[in-house]
Amino acid sequence: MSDQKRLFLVDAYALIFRGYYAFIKNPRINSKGEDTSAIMGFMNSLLDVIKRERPDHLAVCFDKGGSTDRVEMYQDYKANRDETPEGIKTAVPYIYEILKAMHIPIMVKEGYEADDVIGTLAKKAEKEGYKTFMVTPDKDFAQLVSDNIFMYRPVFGGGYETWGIPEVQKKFEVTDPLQVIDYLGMMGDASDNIPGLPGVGDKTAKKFLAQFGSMEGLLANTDQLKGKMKEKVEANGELGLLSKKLATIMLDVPVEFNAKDFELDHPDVEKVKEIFQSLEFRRLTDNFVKTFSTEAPTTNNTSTTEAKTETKATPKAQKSAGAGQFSLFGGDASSNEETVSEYTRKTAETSSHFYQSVSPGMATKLFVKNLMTQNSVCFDTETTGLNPLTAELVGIAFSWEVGKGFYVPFPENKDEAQELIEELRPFFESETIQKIGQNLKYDIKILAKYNIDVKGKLFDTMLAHYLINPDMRHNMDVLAETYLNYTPISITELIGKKGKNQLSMREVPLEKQTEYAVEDADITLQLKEHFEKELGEANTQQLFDDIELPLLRVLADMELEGINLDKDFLNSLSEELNNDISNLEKRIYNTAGEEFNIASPKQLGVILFEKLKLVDKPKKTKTGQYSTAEDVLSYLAKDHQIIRDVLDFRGLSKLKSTYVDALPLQVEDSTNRVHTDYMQTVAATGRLSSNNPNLQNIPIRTERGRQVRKAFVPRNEDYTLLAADYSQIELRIIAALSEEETMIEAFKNGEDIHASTASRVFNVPISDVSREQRSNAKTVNFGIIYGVSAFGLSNQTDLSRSEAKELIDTYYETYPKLKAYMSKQVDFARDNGYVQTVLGRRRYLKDINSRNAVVRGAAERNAVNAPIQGSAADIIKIAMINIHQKLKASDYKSKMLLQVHDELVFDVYKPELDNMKSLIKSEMENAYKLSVPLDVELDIGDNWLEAH
DNA sequence: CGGACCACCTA
DNA sequence: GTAGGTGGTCCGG
Repeated sequence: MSDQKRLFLVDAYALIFRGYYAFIKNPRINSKGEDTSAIMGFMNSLLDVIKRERPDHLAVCFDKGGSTDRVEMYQDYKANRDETPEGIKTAVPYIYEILKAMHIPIMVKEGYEADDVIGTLAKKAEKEGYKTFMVTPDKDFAQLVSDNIFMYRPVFGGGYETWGIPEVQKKFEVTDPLQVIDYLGMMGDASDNIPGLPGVGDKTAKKFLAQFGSMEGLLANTDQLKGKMKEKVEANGELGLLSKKLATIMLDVPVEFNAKDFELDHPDVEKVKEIFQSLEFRRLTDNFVKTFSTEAPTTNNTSTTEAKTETKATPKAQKSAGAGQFSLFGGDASSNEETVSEYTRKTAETSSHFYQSVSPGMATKLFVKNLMTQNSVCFDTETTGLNPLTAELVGIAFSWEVGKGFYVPFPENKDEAQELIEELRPFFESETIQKIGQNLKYDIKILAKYNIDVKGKLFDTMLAHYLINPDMRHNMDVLAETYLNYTPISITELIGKKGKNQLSMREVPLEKQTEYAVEDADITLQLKEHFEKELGEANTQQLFDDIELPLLRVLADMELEGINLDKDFLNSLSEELNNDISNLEKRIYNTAGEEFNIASPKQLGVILFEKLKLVDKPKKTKTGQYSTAEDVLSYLAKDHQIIRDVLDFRGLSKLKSTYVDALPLQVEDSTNRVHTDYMQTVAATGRLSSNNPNLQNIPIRTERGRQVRKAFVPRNEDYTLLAADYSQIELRIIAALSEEETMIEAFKNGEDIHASTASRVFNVPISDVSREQRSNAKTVNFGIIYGVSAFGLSNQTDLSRSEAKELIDTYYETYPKLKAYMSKQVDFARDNGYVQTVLGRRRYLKDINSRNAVVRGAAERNAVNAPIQGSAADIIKIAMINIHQKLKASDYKSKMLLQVHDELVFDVYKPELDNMKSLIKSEMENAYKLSVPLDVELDIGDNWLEAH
């Protein structure tokens, strides 16, 4: 290790951009609606560098006002760049503030780019005997690398690589780092808008450098080139030289290197903490405090003589050598504790893990005994697949202490597996031990197949996070990385990519199963501790305890129950459709004069608009194709049979492929029923979603489509299907929340709400409302819920834009409180960054104060819609929980099968029909008390179509 | 074979 | 204009 002084120069914007885009799919939004991705990304990198390297000299360099020299040279310099994203612009002042509080010098020079500042400083520092590390992902810096100047480059997936001369020689295939300038000049750089030589990319540039050594060398020897390349290079010599100049980092910026100014001082920890907390950086705050208030380790990781690629040291790397050295229980546990703390002290941010598998027999009995003494345990089942109806248990992991856990492997033999689970039954069925898990619905369904009923209080980390931040994704890997800064073993690492050669969990060696499974339980336990507090802060504990957790068990039951499907009926429907589709096909091919793929919008567009020229100026999609969307085509339908045929073809094909043919394939062999999977954590408003198959979008609007519903039938002839629908629930909610008396009265009097609205806005007696007036009123009523615009309304009706606008204005005059309510929601969102439902379910709207009117408009519509849609979701969830509870309590044979947002479908045992009718209607209508009565319509039938 | 894009099904 | 899911084509690794 050299004791030479080291200077770190951080390329601020490059790291800010990198941080911002790293979170782009999953931006960090705090409760004030601020996008803090860029700040967090940058601070993570900076702290990481400081922690790893403990530099004694450091500065952060910013651009200011761009490079005036380069713009003089080349007008278009960086002209291609998209405007800086808002999330980055707002981040910069915060970062300045944080850097000041950290006592880190900031280097900016008006009219120079950070590259130039860093380059100049690096060269000056080199003269004074420093080793300089340029912290940047930008490969342009490679031109500055020397014996004493290195690139310190973050790599994707974590960690850094150091580029010295050998690395640069290898990466760019050059002998001297200065040739990187020639390389960039030849190849160009789209993001900096350096033009480069036309037709020259990475490969050709490297070839030229090997052959001619430099741009000038190339231009002087173009006679050695041939063909098109010769012409192009000769014609663009000037451009090449200019590009080279643009790519050259300037070394004459008027900045001084005074070592004293760059010394890394101790930060104002309190100040930084304060800023971090105001930004709601919980983990970063901890991390920061840990880094700066403990004794810093003295080792330096970077070898300054030989550059090496480093990989990020995850806590995993620090695992104990083997679980065997620790025994399961009793006194030994304390020695574990000692080891842990000893270890923790040594490395500050790592934690060691004690994961152990439990052998059959006595060890298992002892383990269960210990398990039963706990108050709260996290568990995670490992199975042979993702379908709970067919998957078998491979093992169960348990953890009740951070960093520690046990794995109980399951035998393949079914009887033996059942014997083992019986030993664990007292735990799962204990009312007093809390069970923690990630996506417990899955584990509960698996255990139900082993006849285990999971009882007691639950805590599902996925559900908790859904309430804390509904817009994010909630899988464990994301949560672990976000909240624990931890990357779990990936499942593909264990069993391979899906498809060919994928292993079953059963085939994974026991040690690996243990590591993986217990890690999941351990992480979930840690996440629980994290989320527990946040639920309280978001005021959403009650929603968690009283709605989402109980609902999880309801959904598990519904999914296990499945629904009966008449396959034969669908098969005959498929034949009919086949016939009709091929007839349409023939007619279309005939008119088109050739055969083509009608299902390909690309091919269809060419036929309709180029060959048949049905329109003068065809509409294009954003990707430049002809648009053949439904609304475009139906416009032409009245004039062209082929258009009508195409639309029919599409409708029927969709029907056939998505429903008629797909549904029978989804029937589960073991139960002969269809089992959908309800997703409880995907819809940002609080609704459920359904997949595999989606039973929430079975056709109903067209005669042809709704036939599919005939295929959903009762369990057997002793049963009947019952569908219970909330009538106009969303309109009732908006009427109640806005306290709009006219509308409330209409609902109280049981009026036809759309006719009532029409009567008022068109000023005619309710008995004289025409069909068209009612229809337009209905459209506006729905439009209100979605956040209307005159544009949208006129698109959906026969009204012109101005007529639509007038209708909306009259509507607001008729229902003034409704309008006031909508503005109130938007204002609330602006002030608080979120809106909420009747039960306090929040939706955060980060764009509500955006300067971009389109973006802001969308957020404003969300502010109106989310509380309405979400409250309706809350209400039906309450009804489901209560109904489920009553069905269970009285041991009814009737079962709740499906939920379709405002409708519940039941398999009703005929002798229970009267009881069911009143129970369901009453529970649904009384699920939540509003100033508007809720109304539920019931229908029964021998299939889902009849029950409607 | 996975992802982007289009089209179309529901409340 | 809100909220979802699925299937088809097409393109690129």
